[in-house]
Amino acid sequence: MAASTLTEVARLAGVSPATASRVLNGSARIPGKDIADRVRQAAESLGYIPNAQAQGLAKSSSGLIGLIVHDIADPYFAAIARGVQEAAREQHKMVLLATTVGAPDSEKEAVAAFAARRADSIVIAGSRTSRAEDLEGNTELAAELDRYCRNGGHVSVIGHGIVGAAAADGYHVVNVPNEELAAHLATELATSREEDFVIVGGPEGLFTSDDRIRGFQRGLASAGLPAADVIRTDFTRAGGFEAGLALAARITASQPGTETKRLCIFAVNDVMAIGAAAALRSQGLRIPRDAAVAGFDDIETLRDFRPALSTVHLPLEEIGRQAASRAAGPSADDAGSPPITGQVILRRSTEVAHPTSAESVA
Amino acid sequence: MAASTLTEVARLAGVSPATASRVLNGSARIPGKDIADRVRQAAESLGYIPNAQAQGLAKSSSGLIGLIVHDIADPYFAAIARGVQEAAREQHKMVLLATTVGAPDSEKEAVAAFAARRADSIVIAGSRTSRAEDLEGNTELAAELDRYCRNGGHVSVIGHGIVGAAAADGYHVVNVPNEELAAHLATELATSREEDFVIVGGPEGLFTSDDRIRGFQRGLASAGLPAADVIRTDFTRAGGFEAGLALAARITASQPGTETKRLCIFAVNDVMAIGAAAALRSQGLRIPRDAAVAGFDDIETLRDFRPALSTVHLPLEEIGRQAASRAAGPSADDAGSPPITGQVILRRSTEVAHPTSAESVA
DNA sequence: CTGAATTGGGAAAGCGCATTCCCACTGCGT
DNA sequence: ACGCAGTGGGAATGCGCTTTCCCAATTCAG
Repeated sequence: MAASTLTEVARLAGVSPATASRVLNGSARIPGKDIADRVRQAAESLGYIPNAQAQGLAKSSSGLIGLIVHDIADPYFAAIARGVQEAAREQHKMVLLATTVGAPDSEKEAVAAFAARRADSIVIAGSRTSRAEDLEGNTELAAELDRYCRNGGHVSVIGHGIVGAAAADGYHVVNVPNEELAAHLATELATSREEDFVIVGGPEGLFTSDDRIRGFQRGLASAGLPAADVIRTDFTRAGGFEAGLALAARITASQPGTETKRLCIFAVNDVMAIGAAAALRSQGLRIPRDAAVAGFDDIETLRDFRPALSTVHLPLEEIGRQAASRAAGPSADDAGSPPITGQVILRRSTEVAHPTSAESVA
Repeated sequence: MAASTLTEVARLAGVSPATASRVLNGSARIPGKDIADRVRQAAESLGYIPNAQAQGLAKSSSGLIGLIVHDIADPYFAAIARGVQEAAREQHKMVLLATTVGAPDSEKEAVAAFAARRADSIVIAGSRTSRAEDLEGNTELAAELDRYCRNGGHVSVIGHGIVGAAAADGYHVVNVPNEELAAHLATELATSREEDFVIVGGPEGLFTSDDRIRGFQRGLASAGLPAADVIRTDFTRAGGFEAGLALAARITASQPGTETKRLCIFAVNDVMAIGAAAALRSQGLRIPRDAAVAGFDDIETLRDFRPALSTVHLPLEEIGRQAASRAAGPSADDAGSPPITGQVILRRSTEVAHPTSAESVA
């Protein structure tokens, strides 16, 4: 027994398919009360479930919203996904998920798949890149998106526009003030301290990473401090760990008596910061005693990470929600949603050393 | 300019739509090489993207696999989602996401929505419940699933079958040996210790929770120990925290000199364990010195949680993958995938007190 | 060299629904 | 009492694609 169709319902109710369609879906014309009840009852007794594919085909819209992330199990993306999901629920749409590992060509594929399914809108999360090796991929991705937009699709990308994407309408960017926030973090961290700053960043060309690095340096500069060293590594926990190992070596090497300043490590995202912290700990170093560490994003995982990590809070869920609704809304109040703002949060990981022993006496 | 259609491609290539369809999709009949090339080229130049809705309508299958979780940002579900996503990619399908907060009626809705979209299969994660207040919802959910299955859908639920679901074919359960593993954990923990055991469980009726509680008690019993107290609370971090607070009070109360055994707390999942640990810490208690804590699941978050939490490792990703492919496969080798197994992992949180001071001397 | 078995392409009938027309029927005004 | 706008339902068309069926052109056996 295949799923029952509208026609069957209509027949059972003794009306035409047209009428049945009108009562079961919000049509402009609402049939008479009595007949409507008959149809509804027939539908109920048949356990009728409208075929969304057919509906979509007929009205060319699918009630689908596509979400592209690097990795759904990454807390950063998971939080955004939650927001998108919420927005989708409000719009009575469903979320179609695609995970790419950040590879533009795989993102392009995802866009094509979404386009094939006639997704009403697409949300792309995950940092954009301007690396040379991604150039071709980016171009293709941009082309695919452009075509999607021209066919009436809506795209909203989180953080930074796609390189080479024309400013088609239906194309939105949810801006995240990475640079400003990083600058702010730097100035906060620079206050009344004497530390050497080091930045643990992602590969060159990753916008999110680059923006945060630039901002942080600017913050330091405005505080009258010299630019920080930058270690380039993977934009992952593993990358952070690796950098952390290198830094640990540097710290222990300079330890002996010499009056070196404490190291303050800024990792451009929280998972990297966690990795770095883990590396330091694995080398017997303690935070914040032997080094300060700060991250960025304020992912949920941080809640139970010790020492409590200083970071920049980003309303991840809200970002996801906004991306999803910005793309969906009939461009409703283009400035309808407030711009994304973050917040520097200083926690224990960057506290100044306890004024114990020597210092407190001195 | 709307997306180009198969017909347009066919016209441009000078063939019939039928032929175009045959070459652009894996049909049984493959047209001649020359003609195929013409078609492919036409498709390429037009940037043709097949309309998946129409395809689905025509062959009544959608290339969609529905995933139902409580909360996509929960690391437990996120890990499963990753597995499902991977399996989906292998099957060249896309994942449709639905988050319910564990409410059966909202799960029912999700199933209906998936059915409407003619999802090829549905994966349901998240503990089943047998609570009285969910009875009605469960029945409806079961009915909905049953209908979905009868219409050719495939369902696989993780952990424990839906209450009241008929054993329709197309209905699979990925079994997780919760009870056995919990028992195993208990015996491991019971070895050469003198501790009071306490179980922090979810609300009564949650199968996952109940199974683990039962298993743990059985393990204790087989080790000749008395049954542990059970604290019922929410199946969340907050629930764990609350219970942790209560336990902290109990510990500090009995602290003074009295020769009380150390408390060993088994939380039925990791997030609850984390909550409990956080609560203890907030009260100035230290793990494992003042109490031992163990969880279940081995979620990724644990990697960076200190003290390292003892737990039972579950191959979450594999579980998700298996659920997705079990449902998809043409029942291929019904025993094709190996049963899920877990592994007790003892870490620092349940170590016996350091044989320092008193004890080592004595 | 002819008839039968293939082969390869096209025509056409849906898949399940939305929607535009179109028609029969009311109720109103003058 | 007649015509008119207005109302409520049905017939038919099309969304874009798959697939069965059919027919012309080959090919091969006898």
